[in-house]
Amino acid sequence: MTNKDLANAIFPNITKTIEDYEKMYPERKLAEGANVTRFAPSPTGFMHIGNLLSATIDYIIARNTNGVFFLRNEDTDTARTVEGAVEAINHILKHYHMLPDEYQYKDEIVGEYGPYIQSERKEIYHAFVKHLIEIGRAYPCFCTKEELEATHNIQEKNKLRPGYHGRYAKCRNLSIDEAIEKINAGVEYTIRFKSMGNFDKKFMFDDLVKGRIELPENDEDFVIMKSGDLLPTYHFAHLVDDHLMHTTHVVRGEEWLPSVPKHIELFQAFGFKAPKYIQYPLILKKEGNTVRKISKRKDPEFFVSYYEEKGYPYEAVIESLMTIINSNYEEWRLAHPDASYLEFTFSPKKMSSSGCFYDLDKLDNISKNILSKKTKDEVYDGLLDWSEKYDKDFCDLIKKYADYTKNILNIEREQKKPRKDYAMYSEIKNKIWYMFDELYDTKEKSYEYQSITDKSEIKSLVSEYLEKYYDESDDKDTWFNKIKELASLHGYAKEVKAYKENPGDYKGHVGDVATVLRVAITTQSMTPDLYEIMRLLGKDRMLKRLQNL
RNA sequence: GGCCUGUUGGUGAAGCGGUCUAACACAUAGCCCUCUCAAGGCUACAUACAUGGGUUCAAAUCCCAUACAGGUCACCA
Repeated sequence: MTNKDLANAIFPNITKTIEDYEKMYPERKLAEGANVTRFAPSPTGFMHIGNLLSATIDYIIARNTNGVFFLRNEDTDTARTVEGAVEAINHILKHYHMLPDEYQYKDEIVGEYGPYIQSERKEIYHAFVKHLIEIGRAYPCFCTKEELEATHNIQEKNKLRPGYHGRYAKCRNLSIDEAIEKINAGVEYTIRFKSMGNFDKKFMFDDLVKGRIELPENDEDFVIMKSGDLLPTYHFAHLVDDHLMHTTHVVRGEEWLPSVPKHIELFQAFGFKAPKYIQYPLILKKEGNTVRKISKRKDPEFFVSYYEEKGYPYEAVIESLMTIINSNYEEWRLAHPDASYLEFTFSPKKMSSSGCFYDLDKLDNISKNILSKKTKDEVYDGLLDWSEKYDKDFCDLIKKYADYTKNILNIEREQKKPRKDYAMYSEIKNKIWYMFDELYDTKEKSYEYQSITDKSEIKSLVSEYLEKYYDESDDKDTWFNKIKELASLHGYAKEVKAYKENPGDYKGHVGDVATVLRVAITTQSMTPDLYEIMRLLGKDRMLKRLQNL
């Protein structure tokens, strides 16, 4: 009996060889320097900020080099698959404008290197496993979970390095006859890789972020194919898929660094060239005085969906990630304020090698800047999209008054230094609600008058202003001069300076009067430009609001 | 415990042997501007190079230890 017999006993129906697959998936015809990246999440949970970081790096590398960015669904963990995860991933890539060049969604396959769903690649993996068995680099393992656990405990007790290696790799020494016998008898088994490495020997590995690292060789006979569903483990799927799909750069978190020796040995066993690895540092979170990995249970900002719910424009989230991704990004942005982030050239060397905290304050700042640069139409559209999903009533309202809403959003926008008063769409309603009668009339109001509190004074100021002074056709200077005039007649200083110089001569200053008008009309003591607000509301609506004071 | 990675102010970080009494951005504070706010301008702030040894004429930068933090050691990815 030979290894070939063993391979045939395990995979009697696998007829294609790895050479056949090599032919089916030939080298990509890409220009020199074009990189192939992939975003390969597993649908075992919802996308988190680290996933998005990863996808952004993948995407920018591909776009920078006119390469290929593809999406691969790593669904080999059938037990932990979460319903809706695949849809969520698709939605997020779309939301962030990172559409893959190759992907598979249900029956639709785009790209020549599919299937792009691992559970549909079983036959391919099996051909590769079969090959490994034939050349004597893989074998079936019949150990039960209990047996493995027992060895593990013994190793731990004796302070030995745990794992299935060396003399603890029991099934490694099983004869082919014995193995075939067990298989024919229907005993469950996994397939393990037969390692030739020596843990005490080191080799050099180049990570594009961390640089040259010395790692011990792998000596684990790790599982490459699981029992039961016969799907490959991550390590093996990575080998087969990234080889056949011709991935040039694997972008993944640094938690993968310790398994690099496994991957390298696997690639060597097949004589394949390993891809380049970009293993980025983790996003951490500070809690009191301790630092920990950002967590799905404790940190709402962990999930990518958080940012969409809050209504951050997608560019802002990416922008904030880019500042983490490359240290020279902010400098570049300063020089290219209006360029797309894709015009920036990503360099793994410019990536920090230490874990970082994701700064939500910074995100707010970035987002304010981005929103302030948008046109009223863009902001309106963004607000519409957001409210459609998260505030239907408000959505209907701004749809009903589309042009009016745009004008509100345009207050102090078309100027050199536009207003920056919101970072996310969810904040807007709270800042402009009083501009809509539907909200104004129904809301329980409190008027935040400031320095002038005398009710009759307030009343006479406001009604006199609206009846005698306000004219919709006034320009801004005329408008303000009239308020000064009104103030002066009532004993208030026309200029704040004059008041400050001789406070005893006046009851207050023009600012106090303006505040009275502002509060009477909007209930708020702090608003954007009052002139614009009055123009948008119009005299009639202001008078109506007055009557209800 | 083994292996690996990291450690510059509250945060992201620049720095790659002399130009570091350490840039820039965010946050914070104050002042100016101003009818309020949001901005904008100016200024300040933080006792910032984990610690200890080397190497060197010279170290945040190179080397070695220590400490601390994180990752990893599954038929999970």
